[in-house]
Amino acid sequence: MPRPSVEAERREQILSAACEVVSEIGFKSLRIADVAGRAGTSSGTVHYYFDTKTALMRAAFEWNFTRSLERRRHLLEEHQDPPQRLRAFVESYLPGDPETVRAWHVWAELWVEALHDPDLQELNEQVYGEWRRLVASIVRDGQDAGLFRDEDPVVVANALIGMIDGLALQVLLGSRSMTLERMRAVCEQVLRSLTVGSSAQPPLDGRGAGSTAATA
Amino acid sequence: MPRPSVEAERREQILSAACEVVSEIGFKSLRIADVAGRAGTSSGTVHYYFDTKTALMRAAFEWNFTRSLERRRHLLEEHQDPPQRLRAFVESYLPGDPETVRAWHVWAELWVEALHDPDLQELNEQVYGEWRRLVASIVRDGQDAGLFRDEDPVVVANALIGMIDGLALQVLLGSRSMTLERMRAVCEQVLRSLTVGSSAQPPLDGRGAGSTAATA
DNA sequence: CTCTAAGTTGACTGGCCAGTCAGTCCAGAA
DNA sequence: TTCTGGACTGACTGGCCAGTCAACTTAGAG
Repeated sequence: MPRPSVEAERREQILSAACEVVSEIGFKSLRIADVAGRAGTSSGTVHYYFDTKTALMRAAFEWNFTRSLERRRHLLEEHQDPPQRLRAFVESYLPGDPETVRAWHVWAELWVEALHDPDLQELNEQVYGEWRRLVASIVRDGQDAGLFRDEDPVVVANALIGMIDGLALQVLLGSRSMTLERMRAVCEQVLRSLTVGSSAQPPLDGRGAGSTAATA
Repeated sequence: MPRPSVEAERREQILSAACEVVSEIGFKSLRIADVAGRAGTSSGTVHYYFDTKTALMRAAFEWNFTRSLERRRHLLEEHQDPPQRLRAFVESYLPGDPETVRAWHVWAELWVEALHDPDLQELNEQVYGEWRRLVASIVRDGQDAGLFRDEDPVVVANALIGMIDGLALQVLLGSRSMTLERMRAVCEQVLRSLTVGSSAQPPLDGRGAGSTAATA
């Protein structure tokens, strides 16, 4: 056998490049040649590893997801305390640093592609399920430890994740009404309201410090 | 002067067709000929009214929005009571009937297009701002009437709208974890927790409604 | 009736790009 | 050293489609 296989490495290069390009110009405008250029290779090579553009994109979406999970694995070790753990996860999803922004862009493109593609819907289902299960289990742990209010964890997870998705989208769109800072404030407010006996914002008194931030 | 102008009518036909096609196959796959066919006219006519595909899409996005507003205007008259009004609005945004689903599809396409198009970002900003202002004012009215808990209305509006966007997306994607019914349930849970003295969940005790609102 | 111009048509073109392919390169096996 | 086959290249092609355009239709003005 000839050269040692460079397949894994090359695939990774290409997928990474594909995500960058998608994030920058969108799936619609993406040309194979762009990806090749970004990956420092030729369009022929891209086709050597991925039969069709569709296959490439599907792989890129998957790669984007596993990558996101990996980048967050350490959070589970760093934070044992459920409230801290949840907060750390939510914080890590705020579209702040370039890498997270890029991942969100790719994610958004996946959503819209998936609206007309059952395969991608399945991918979304897996990913979303995983994320939802994680959040729900953290909530459950927190409740068992008496640290979170006793709402239905699945409802809480759904509501929280939905909110993050919706807010992130607006932040990514450069909304003046929903900036990164404001998103963070809203998330913190919500997280605070989840915890038992959190000081800042007695549920009944209205305009606490928490809300203000978001307001701004 | 020749024939009476049919411009307004024809434009409307085309925009409506464009929204239908976008909803069905997505912006990326949309061909001018598809729109023309759907509108019962020719591709030449589409170009007669809209110089470029981009111009057509921008107009379609705008049309989709004003249309959504119009379809909801009656809700303001039908419901004076803030909690009812808010509930009616939220209910009307659930992706249930085909028309609402179509509007959501178009909206999702706009989002992703806008990620790479400042003009569309501006459009999103206007629309999102309008919707956010409406929700916040309903919340404020409800608080003045002593019917809603005294959270910052802007935070509540942002959290609620973000949540609706994120959940709707999952419903549109045909998620098994997030069906229309489950979305409705989550929304109702959140709305309930917003109101003062709603039975279900006493505010200060762990399972309080107050916090839930935001929580969810 | 004639003239005018808005409105409409669909064949056509020019550019773009996914995917193909014939050929090159090269690491290691024999 | 030769041979093998995986890896890689980039010119090329075939199909697609936005946008153009020359020709036509029609409704009202004069």
